[in-house]
Amino acid sequence: MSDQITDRIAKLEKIRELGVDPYGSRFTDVTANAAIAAAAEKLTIESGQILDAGPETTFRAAGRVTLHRIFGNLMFMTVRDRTGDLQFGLSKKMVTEGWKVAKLLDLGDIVGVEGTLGRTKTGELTLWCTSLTLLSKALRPPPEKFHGLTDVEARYRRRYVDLFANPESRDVFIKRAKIIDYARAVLHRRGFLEVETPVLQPIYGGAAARPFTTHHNTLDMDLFLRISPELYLKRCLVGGLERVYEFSRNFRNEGISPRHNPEFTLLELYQAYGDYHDMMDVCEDFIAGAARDVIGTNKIMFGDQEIDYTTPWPRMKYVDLFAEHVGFPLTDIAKVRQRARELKLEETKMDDAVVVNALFEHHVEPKLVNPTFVIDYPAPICPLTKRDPADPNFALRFELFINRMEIGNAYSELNDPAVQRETFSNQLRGEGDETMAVMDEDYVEALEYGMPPAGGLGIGIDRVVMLLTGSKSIRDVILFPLQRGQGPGT
RNA sequence: GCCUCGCUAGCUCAGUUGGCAGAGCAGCUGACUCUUAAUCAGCGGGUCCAAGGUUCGAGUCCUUGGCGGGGCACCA
Repeated sequence: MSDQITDRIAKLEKIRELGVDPYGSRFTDVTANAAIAAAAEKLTIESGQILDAGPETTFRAAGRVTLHRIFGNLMFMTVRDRTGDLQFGLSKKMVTEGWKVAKLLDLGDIVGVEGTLGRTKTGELTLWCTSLTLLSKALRPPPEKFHGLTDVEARYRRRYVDLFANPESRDVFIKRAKIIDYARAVLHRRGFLEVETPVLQPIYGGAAARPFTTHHNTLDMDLFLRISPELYLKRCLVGGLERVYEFSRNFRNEGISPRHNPEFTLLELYQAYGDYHDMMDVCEDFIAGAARDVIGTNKIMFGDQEIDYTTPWPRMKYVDLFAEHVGFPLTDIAKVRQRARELKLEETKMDDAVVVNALFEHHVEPKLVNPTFVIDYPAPICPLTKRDPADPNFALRFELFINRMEIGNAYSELNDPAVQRETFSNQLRGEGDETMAVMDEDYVEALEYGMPPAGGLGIGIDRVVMLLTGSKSIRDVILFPLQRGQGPGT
């Protein structure tokens, strides 16, 4: 055990000897630091002045001590709450009872105070305390006051420390919550209903991904953690709920990267009687709106790259982007396969459409920096999408790209049960052993009852938060990202 | 799974050619009633990720392993 912890335990015992509980309880009528600062803005306070106590000038406040400066019988401390930092002042004269406890305070302790506003000789807004209550003694020291906690592993494993030590980290998660609130507001305005569908699924579907498996003991039944809520949400359309959405935690048993976490959040929504054009409108409303209203600008830096969220966003055909950036039409399969061989792809194991899409990912996607809708995908890689009536080789699907990342994926939903049954049966080669085309007989039966034509959309919420907060890693926008070696089996 | 970089005090980091383990912050003691990364004086603090190996001698070199970052593969 470190000396610092030993010292703090000794102080805790001294505090108990003073008859004070070092782990306090309910502390009522607290005004947030930011609100206290806002209230002070309305008052005239001279430097060096402490105002007379009164309902406009006296506040109760609480938070964690992040800095302190002690001058014999005078103490300043910087106290942090969820809204920001505020300086508290304590003098032995003003807090006669609390002074003994104040001298035993450490950085990281959580305190509650009552005090009166004033300014120091240097003009700093200060809450001059008339009482001090220790609400929680910290036994472990906080990170270094200037650099905070910078060790990446420590920030993920002990996020609670990161959150109180690094305000910019806390701000990311506050913004994440506001972005999600904003999405809900957009959808409610459009008449959508929030629903919840199974995480434990007997058949996984709705995406191309390897699932996590688990087992229900009493039913003696193998189950999958969902890779997508899609097939259940579309059952809701059959049932007549017509406009539904879900913030879906999805689980995919695949690699981890700065853009991939094994569990991640997808906003998925379905709108009966609409199509994928309506879904483009929703994307723009949500993401450009959140940039404007949550972040406060439509031009946001991501690293060195400025991204312009100003709408409308370009809507480019897949076939045209392919020809432009690859250099020949996607229908020229000989050239497509030739190029794939040059890129050392195992093209002989892939169907044509899979090779085409591999070239698209290699040549086109890296060019898509500002928000771009790529529309009308080759039909064979779209098993859940309605075919274009004008050209059944293409499907009415778009993907939204921002900063080279796929952010959204949307279809005019396939609602012909016969076509759906057929696409479930035609497994594509080159898409891995376990693709989205797992036959879900109950889902096809649902379509046979009649599903209205609909637009459907999935948006990667973690990635949207990354973009809007300038976070380089998905782990910086997930509170507790998966880390190796924490369980009893390790 | 593969490649690569990293792991030194509570935190942030130095550590030369293989030759006594260092600094700042934090902590402890003392001074100090207007500081704000407070200041000044003094003091304490190490499983150098782990285990082997080479060597008279390893934080440093070698091997294996652990954990993490980045890249590839997979994928959204």
